[in-house]
Amino acid sequence: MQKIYLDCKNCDVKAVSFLSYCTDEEAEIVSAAKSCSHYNKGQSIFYEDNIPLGIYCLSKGAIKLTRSNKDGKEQIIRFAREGEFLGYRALIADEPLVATATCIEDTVCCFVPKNVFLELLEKNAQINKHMLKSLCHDLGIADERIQSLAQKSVRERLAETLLFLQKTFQDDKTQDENLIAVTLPREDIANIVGTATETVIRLLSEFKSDKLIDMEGKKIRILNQSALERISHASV
Amino acid sequence: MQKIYLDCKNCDVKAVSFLSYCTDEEAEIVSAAKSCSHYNKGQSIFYEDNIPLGIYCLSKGAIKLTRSNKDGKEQIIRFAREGEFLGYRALIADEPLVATATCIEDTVCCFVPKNVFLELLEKNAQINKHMLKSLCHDLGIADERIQSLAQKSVRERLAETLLFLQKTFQDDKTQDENLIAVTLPREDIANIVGTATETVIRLLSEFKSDKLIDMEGKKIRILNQSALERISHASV
DNA sequence: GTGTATGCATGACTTTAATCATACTCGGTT
DNA sequence: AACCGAGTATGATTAAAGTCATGCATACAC
Repeated sequence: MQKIYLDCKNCDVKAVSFLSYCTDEEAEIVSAAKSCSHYNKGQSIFYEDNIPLGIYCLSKGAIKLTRSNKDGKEQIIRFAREGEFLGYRALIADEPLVATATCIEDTVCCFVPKNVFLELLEKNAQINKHMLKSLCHDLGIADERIQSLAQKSVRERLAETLLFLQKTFQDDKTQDENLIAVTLPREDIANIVGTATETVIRLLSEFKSDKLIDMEGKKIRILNQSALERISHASV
Repeated sequence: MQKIYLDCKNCDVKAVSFLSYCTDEEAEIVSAAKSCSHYNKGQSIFYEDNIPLGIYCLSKGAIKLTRSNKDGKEQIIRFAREGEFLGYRALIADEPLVATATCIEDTVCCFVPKNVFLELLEKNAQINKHMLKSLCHDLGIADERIQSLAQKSVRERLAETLLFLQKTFQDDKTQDENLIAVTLPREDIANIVGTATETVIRLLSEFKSDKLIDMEGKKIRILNQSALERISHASV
């Protein structure tokens, strides 16, 4: 982790983050109070069970939010990308953090102290509305996830996960919409699906020999999206 | 379903619902706009995929929120009891409903139209804050649920579910805190745990012969809470 | 180059839980 | 009382996925 300087008023992710709803004056306050850091791939920004001291705003990179069990096996709860926040759920609920945030790419992330964020949330109705809506959306996603884990087979969930990763990690530069533009080890994929690493490897091999996907280096290419959709929705 | 009349200003669940944050004037507006109905056990209040037209406030009874798969097998996403709301997630996110609400007891439920609720949410900062906090809390619970489904065995999840039901359906009158004060068929329990009905029946028999629980008519009594907690937390 | 670590791949085997089939039990009806 | 149906219970069998073991490929260090 390495401290760097970023100005909120000219932040390049302002458009997608809550800062876009700030007045210049508010952005000034946030800018003065925040601290930005660079994290390497693999480093964690915060840890499960800790008390949140503020929120984090991703200005570059990608992170995974995970919860670990007693054997150290982690479950990936969700991902966050440029422009998204972390830690606000725990902060607003006034509860400890329920997940650990770990960078899956080199990441730049700004920390905004609790009181500055909470005040902004109270004063600025637009930000408030944005957060409220975003939380409702996320809760809907979580509900779908609960059903998926409870009712779908591993095979169905893997197909679903591949399509999710394709959508979430679209390569902005190449516009190559069938390539999953992130390299996750098989273990991470297993930790999204909620299965063993070997099972993911086996099923990916199957998908490959069925010409549904292909490997390009460490990345996965979707060859037959509609077939994967069919598999993913076989039972639900 | 049968229409009845209830006055928000004197509503007996006002203390636990968002109405407690209303001014008298606001309560008057809600009162005038809302409609209350009685639903029998088994009836549904709204359905998955429908567009929400307002929110529902439970003033008596209990409901389950479910999502069904293609075979009609349902997954119980969560429960709601007196004083809780339904449908606001979809309304605020401006999305279709993701679950069906079905009464598991005879229920009295008030409907508040979309525009009245959204205006209240915008005008009354306390209500807004309450909703925001409650959403954050629910999202944390959903995250824990995701981990549980992904990493715990059925046996662990059943133990967890029994403890959850005990806490959620505390009998207010008898103060008998070890009795699960709701009668859910085994099938519903299976639809919380995310397993087959037969598996639940088998495991409950096991728990019973291990003296962890006992049956009292159709209700379940927790005999050894700490043992169930140990089972529930064996891996996570 | 060689050695070594890490992740990927595959086989063999075990465990868990689903499915299918068949009774049993209890409450309500006729 | 006899009957019925829904929910509960239990056994037998099958299917799905986890675990353990081993080998291979690639990347990196020295």
